[in-house]
Amino acid sequence: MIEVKEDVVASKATISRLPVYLRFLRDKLKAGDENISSTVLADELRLNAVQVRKDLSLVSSASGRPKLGFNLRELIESIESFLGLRNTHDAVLCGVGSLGSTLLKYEGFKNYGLNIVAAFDTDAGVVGKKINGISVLSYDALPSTVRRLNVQVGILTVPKAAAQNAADTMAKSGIRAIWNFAPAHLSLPDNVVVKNEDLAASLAVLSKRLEDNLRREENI
Amino acid sequence: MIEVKEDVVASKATISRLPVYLRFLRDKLKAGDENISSTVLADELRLNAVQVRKDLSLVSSASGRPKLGFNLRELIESIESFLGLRNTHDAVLCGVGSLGSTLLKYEGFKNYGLNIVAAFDTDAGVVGKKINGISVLSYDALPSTVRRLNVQVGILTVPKAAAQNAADTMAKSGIRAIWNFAPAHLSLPDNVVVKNEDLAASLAVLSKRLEDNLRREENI
DNA sequence: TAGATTGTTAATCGATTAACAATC
DNA sequence: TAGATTGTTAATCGATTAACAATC
Repeated sequence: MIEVKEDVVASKATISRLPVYLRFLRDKLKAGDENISSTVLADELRLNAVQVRKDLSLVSSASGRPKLGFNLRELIESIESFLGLRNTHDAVLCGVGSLGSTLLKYEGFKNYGLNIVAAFDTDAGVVGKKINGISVLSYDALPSTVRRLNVQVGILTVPKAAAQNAADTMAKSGIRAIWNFAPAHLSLPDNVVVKNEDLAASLAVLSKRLEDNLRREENI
Repeated sequence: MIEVKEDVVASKATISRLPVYLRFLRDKLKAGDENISSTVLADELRLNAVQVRKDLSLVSSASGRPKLGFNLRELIESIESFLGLRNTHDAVLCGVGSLGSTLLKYEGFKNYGLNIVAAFDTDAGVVGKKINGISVLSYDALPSTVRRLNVQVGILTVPKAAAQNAADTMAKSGIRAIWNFAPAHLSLPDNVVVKNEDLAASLAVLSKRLEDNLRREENI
């Protein structure tokens, strides 16, 4: 039995590395491996081995064994539990445009405990349709649906101009976590967790790193 | 004339905040404002005001003025220049599935200096089509096209199983920066910059924060 | 002038890395 | 046994925040 360290406070940096480990470990397990060493894990992911060991020891009571490394199954289970991926979260999606439809079709979320139960839009053209088995309902029905089903996670894929409004509606209806794909800054009460999926920001970071790389080479 | 501080080394943390500032500042400019103070900026984005001032002073030679704050236009221009957003990067997109198509349709990248010149896929069903004015070519034509047009940025939206292969092809063809939307870990030479757009990782972080929030409330 | 704001220095905080004994 | 690997302690590095004089 794996002991879960749920009350441990992991740093933001650690938490953002855990899903990366998780995917890698799942791949290794699929490939038939039974164990993995922190050194191999670190090398492949271009991280520091001590850092990896610290991260792992933080979330897992399963200790690694010299020469062998860590047991894959134990490690995977520990990370999943720690991140709360073993509890399924019901979610609604608001904004069934191009991106919203893509997310509705994506099957990968199930591996991470996300279960989209309904989608909403203001456009009568899509309301009433089903995408990947998920009904698209009228935006007006969002509050009642969220309350009735006690949904806690909202995925926001509306246009920028509609984002704050939709987020407010979600928050008022009882949504406690918003995954924001709209390129807009949201103001929300502190009890609502927001994760911005900011493509533009991400692109800017990539762009900066590319420029720096190119400049560095010129100077050599 | 705005002096650009291109050789300054900004921390990763700073670089990831800059695009957030940028979007906020652009919104403020659109709303008709001329100046903004670091205190207001910090309050709205829930950051520390000193941190904001440090970030801004790092990238902009335009100094703020007591009582007034910073000039919006100067600030925006400085951040854009610093991040390299004023140089346009040509890009190719590989994998014209649901997500790939969505990205091809997205107009917002132009604000961040990204210009998608061609898309590629192995599926004869989409090859030859145009999406948002961008031609979808056969995957086989990727290397020659990238070389001919001297494209440096690649957007990867293929299925997981095809990701490493496509990334290798991109790298061999001269691509210097890969924006990876495939849920896969890529191994690439050091001279290729990779930015992973890992939805699963992001979801895991959101999930963890939600769980922690709920648990905290229970314990009160 | 009074008060808001900037910009800088010093202190604190947190995360990463180096060193190394313990273990299989 | 020899060597790979773990896990922990201490040192380093980097980022954030507190304090405050200078400025408009």
